[in-house]
Amino acid sequence: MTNGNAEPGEGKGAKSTLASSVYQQLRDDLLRGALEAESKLRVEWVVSRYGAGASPVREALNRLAAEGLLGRHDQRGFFLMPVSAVELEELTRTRCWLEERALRESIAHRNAEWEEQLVLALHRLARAERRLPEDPATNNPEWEKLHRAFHRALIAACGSHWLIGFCDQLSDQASRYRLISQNAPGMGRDEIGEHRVIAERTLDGDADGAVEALLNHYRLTAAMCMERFAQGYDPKAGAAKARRR
Amino acid sequence: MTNGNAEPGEGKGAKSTLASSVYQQLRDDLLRGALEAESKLRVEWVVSRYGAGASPVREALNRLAAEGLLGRHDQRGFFLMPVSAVELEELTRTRCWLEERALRESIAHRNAEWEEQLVLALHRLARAERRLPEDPATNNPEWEKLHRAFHRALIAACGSHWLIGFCDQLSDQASRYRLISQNAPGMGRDEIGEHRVIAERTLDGDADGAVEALLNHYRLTAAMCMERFAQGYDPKAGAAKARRR
DNA sequence: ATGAAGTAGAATCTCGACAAAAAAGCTGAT
DNA sequence: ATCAGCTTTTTTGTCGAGATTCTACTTCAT
Repeated sequence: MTNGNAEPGEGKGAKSTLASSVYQQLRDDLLRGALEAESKLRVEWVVSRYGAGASPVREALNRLAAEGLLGRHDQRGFFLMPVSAVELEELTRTRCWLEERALRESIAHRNAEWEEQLVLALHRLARAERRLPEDPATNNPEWEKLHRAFHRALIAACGSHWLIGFCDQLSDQASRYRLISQNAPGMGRDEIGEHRVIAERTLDGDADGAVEALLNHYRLTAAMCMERFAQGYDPKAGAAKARRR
Repeated sequence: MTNGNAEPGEGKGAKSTLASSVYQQLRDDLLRGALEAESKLRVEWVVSRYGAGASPVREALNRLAAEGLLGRHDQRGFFLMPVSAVELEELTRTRCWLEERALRESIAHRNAEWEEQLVLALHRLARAERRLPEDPATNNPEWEKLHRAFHRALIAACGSHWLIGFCDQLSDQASRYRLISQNAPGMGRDEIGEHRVIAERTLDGDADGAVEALLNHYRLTAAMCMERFAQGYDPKAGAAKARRR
């Protein structure tokens, strides 16, 4: 299943290598929280799932491990990076540090082009459906994409592709946590409103206000994930720290 | 990222895989600026240089590319990341942002263990020779290691392994620039003194003072590199934008 | 029972050869 | 001379088999 062989029509017209194709698919599945059952990732399993030889699969796994989405032990293969409450806290804290700096720099160096891209990203996000129309229980992958695009547009003018890359990396991790914990449905949260406030204050040049709104946005999301974590997550994979009595 | 792996066995006794061995050696050579002549990195060349098959070499190259030390284009192989003045400026700026945050957090959460590790790192750095005794023209690799260890010890208590990893990554890049431009010999610069001031203010809990000293330290180094760059570096390898597709 | 040593099975990692693609070289017409 | 189009050469990316290492299980002695 899901054995979308490397058809020439996949995604864009660019001729990708098999390793890149596996990398992309596996990364999507990881961020989607689609395979959090087992901690270990046998290469043979990946091979049979994505339909590629061992060599390209290993290359893809090496990339993902270098990015921090997977772990690796020499002679012992690859494994899914464990999730835990303390990790989520640390992740959120780091993310707030970096995104605050990035947003302030972006606002300081704002220009017309960047502002237009931001309102565009907000508009697209507002138009998208939060959940899948046919199945309101699961998230809409398209919305996830646009959500990422919006937060990326916010910091796009910060003037450092390094910082943008780091924020992307942390965004990936946060995505994984959000979708693993099956982000609760709304619960009276005005998602689009939060994003709109962030964008408005940013466009107004109100750096302090924008940062405050952005950080609260992240912290609220993290808190909701944490809730689901504490009650519902089964730490059989070994993510548990010292939670038993 | 996750480059500064503290645990997996590079030290001794642990049997590493060939891919990891090539990764380590090639990374050292990159940071040493030992092979900046040609922009392209043919895998056959790497194979014959480090004596390993194509598969482990490709895995190592994939890791380095994911870390940002190499570049990669599908179906077109790997290449050394080009260096340029604007890149150096952007790198330094980003580094100052992240290291300032990391140092402030470290100072805020300081404890006895961390302080002791810091004075230890400073002591070892002060004892090491800046240049090689037998050949005072080239840098001492041992000193480079201790230098990195010192700056790492400074931020070790910041409470985020993510932030530490990012700083390590930027430190790698900075190392590369410093050693490519054959960091000028002293020129009246009191290197150990600068580090001592940083450590003293840090241990005193003087966050503002420590940050000021640290950032000046980085900016001065960058400025000296930039000088060498502007006059002596031959941009044939591609300081300019690389050709598309 | 408990624990240590040894063995069978499974997984990782590596090598060499092959296929696919890109770069370089060549011919010939404008 | 120049450039398009074809051929040759080089390089990348992929596959399948085999060697090495880890893991789980059995056996035996304390």
